[in-house]
Amino acid sequence: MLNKTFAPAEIEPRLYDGWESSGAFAADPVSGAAPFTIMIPPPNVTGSLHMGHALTFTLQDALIRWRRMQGRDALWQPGTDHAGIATQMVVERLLAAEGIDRRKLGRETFVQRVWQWKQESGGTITRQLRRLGASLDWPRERFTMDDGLSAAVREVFCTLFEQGLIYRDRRLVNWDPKLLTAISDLEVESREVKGSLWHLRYPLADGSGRFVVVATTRPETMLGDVAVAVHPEDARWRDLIGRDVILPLVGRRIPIIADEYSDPEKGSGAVKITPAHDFNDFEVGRRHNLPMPSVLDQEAKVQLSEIEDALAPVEGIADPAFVRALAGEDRFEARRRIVAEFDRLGLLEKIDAHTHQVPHGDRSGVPIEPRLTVQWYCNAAELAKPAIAAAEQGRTKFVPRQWENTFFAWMRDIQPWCISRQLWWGHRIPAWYGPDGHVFVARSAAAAHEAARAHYLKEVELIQDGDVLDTWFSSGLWPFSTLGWPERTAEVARYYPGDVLVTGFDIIFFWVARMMMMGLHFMGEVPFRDVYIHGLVRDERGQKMSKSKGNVLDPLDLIDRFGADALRFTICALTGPGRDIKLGPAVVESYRSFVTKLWNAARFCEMNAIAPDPAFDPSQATSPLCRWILAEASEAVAAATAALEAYRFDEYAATCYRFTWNVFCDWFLELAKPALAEAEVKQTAAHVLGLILRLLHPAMPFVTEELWCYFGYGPQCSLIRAPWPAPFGVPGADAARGELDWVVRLIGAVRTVRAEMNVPPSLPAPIFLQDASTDSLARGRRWIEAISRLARASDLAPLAGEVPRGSAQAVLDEATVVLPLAGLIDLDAERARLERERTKAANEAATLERKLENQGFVTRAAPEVVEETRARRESALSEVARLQAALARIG
RNA sequence: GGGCGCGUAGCUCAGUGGGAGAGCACUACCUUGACACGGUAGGGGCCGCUGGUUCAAUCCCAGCCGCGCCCA
Repeated sequence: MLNKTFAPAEIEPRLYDGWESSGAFAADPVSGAAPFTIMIPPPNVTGSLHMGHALTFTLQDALIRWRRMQGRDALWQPGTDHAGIATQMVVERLLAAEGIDRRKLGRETFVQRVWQWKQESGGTITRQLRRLGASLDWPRERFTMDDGLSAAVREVFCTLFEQGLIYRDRRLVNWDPKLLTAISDLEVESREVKGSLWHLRYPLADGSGRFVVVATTRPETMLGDVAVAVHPEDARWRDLIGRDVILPLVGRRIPIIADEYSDPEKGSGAVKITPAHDFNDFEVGRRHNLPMPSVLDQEAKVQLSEIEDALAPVEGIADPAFVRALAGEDRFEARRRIVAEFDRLGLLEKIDAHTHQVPHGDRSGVPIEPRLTVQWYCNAAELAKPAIAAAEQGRTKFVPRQWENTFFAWMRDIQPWCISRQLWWGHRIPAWYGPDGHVFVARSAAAAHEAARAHYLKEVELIQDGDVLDTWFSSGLWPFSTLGWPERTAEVARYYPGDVLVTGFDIIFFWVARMMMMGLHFMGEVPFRDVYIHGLVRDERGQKMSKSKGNVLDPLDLIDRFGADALRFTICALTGPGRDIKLGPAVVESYRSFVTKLWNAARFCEMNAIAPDPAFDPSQATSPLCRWILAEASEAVAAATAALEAYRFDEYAATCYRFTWNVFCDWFLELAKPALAEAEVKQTAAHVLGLILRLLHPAMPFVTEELWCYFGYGPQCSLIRAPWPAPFGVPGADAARGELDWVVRLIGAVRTVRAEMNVPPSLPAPIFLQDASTDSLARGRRWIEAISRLARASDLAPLAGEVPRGSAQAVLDEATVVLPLAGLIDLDAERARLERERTKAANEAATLERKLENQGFVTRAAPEVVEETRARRESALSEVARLQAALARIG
């Protein structure tokens, strides 16, 4: 006997182990079945399961389980990402707790420590994924730093280098002065900062005493100014173009140039140009061939090495001693002192409060410093072209479609991708330098040495580039590197391209775009056919979850409290297209009721000795009840399947929920209760329960698998690979539906009247049918038992003679349902109730009448719509007539 | 400023060119032998606003208001 309530914690680990150990999650490359592939978006190896993971992996697992049941050779490829900066930071923090600095440890030892950390703690998220029920093919688990994946990275880097698509360049890069590395555009987030706009006076060099006033948000960079730019059309400054100003503090002469970058509407209309510390100024510097001295070092402290020679004292304007004293100062302290010095010299015109967007490192949280360095770049614009074309041609489809706009917008304006990072943890760039700085890019050190010998015609010492690659560089190869590429494995041939990539919109640029570029370039084909983009998980109030707000929900806690099935079903039920989902414990708790309902329905079946019968053939069912529930079940199968095909997880969940609860439990089991002794009803119940278990398995794998085995639908842990049901034909389905629909409506009508008239449920009353057709009366006779049980009827009979005084009445098609309840009901209340009903019907009839009187409608609307409207009018009118008659009888 | 999306019952959200829906919440009644994580019944909506197209608009179009996100 099943327990009174379902206890998820007791069965989840057992079933998961059962699946995993039996190889139920495994893909089978030699099978004849069509493959179905989902590449997991590899979570950071430092990560632990959060609600965003729970969302994305529940959806992926639902898809993979569904396709597996459909007989596809399903591969859900697991793995984790080495997450360069994040992981390096984690280990550095651990070392710091021991009082150790990474630099003291040395690179090799440090990297060993990271690997050690990965061995010990890197498996957290993969263990947690098991709690969720995720059916990943674990023996195939990969890590982006594995040997094979590292070989893929080297192969790709070298090939792109040979093709001229990877190159070194000296240009401005987003520099993180805390992490001391370059980062890509995407790792920069702008934050609104309340700052100031300082208006500084730069005196003309002619000694005239005139000033040019420049407005700046970053006065500390003025040490590296090389020009002042004004708009060529700006009348205020036109006469000064070509003349020089003295750069205050520094004493250097710098020109006033004309450049359209200067916006006459902003500030004073004159801007200082610091090419080494501002992206726009860099472009201006290039256009005008200006020098580009850097005045901030890697930690964003003042450095003077590139301007020292130009320091010159100018009375009342520049004092080299002041500038020299700034050396080594932090940028913000330098700012403070420089502003103070301008003020002291009378060169500070004014300070305006100014709110502006300041770029910050998304990991470090500190303001990014544009910095002039040599880095490795990937020509993303070139690689993007085939990716754009593939999306345009629909070879990869975005679901929901609108996300392709986001993809296109970024891809069509893509910037050179800085791929080098000044970190120790990651894929070391396969480039070696000779004594003269000549670079040798090669797949191995040996190959580099060989190339060097050929170049120098002698043995030389080579030094490998110290940098590592952006983590997303290796992530971009994930759809094929995990399958063994560059080896030509059976897996590469079979599982590339994948069928669908499931991820959040925030990762379209970072990852989807890179996989598209790399996949097309190296595999000649898109990496996936569909990209399903889901929303974000928010708290009940729609707030983003964040540690600082304290509104973070832990999926493992929800699983502990309500079970993995409840959490998973909730996620499916809430996942509509293109919407964020709002999730709190209350909604998970309420969906747990559905898990319990299923459990109890199964328990009831068990009590009635319902057991699967493989010999049962639904097409041979004879009774209306069985035909009806089978037809409903077939419809649910079709709807659930269509919903999954369309990635409509909400509709899939709703279909299963409604069929299970509102059709199977509320009506079929209730109607079947006394008939459960009949073989056909038992068989049908078992058959439909089996369908329900299969339909729900992708969303609720544990409870369904438990019941499946318990009832003996199959051996232990076999539901996971049981065939997905297909819609099926049921003979006489329409007639069965007509009959059951009538029964349900009759019971509903009687219940409504009784409830509204406050008839005690414990008190049975007879039901009379007035003016009922012979069909209706026959139905009533056939269903007398169920009607008396569910509608508390003591009898059901045609009305002979007059309606008894003090009866309640309701209209059902051609018949009037009469409940003789003399003395039990308040006739005034009954009259009011009937009048309300009549008014409703009469309003309906009048609305339809007006419509039909409209010549435009009758002549121009579709004939079937007009016909339907006529039929509805007739039915409304006849209901009015019956209600009128009922009222007349009450008097 | 540009782009995308959203505004439907108290809440969360489906939906469709022709009869406004679900879940939860709420109210009343019911401890009936699967289930009180239950059953039965019920109340509740100018479908954001204003125009336009149409025989017909919650749905299509335009504008406006409000909210969110992304990019400058």
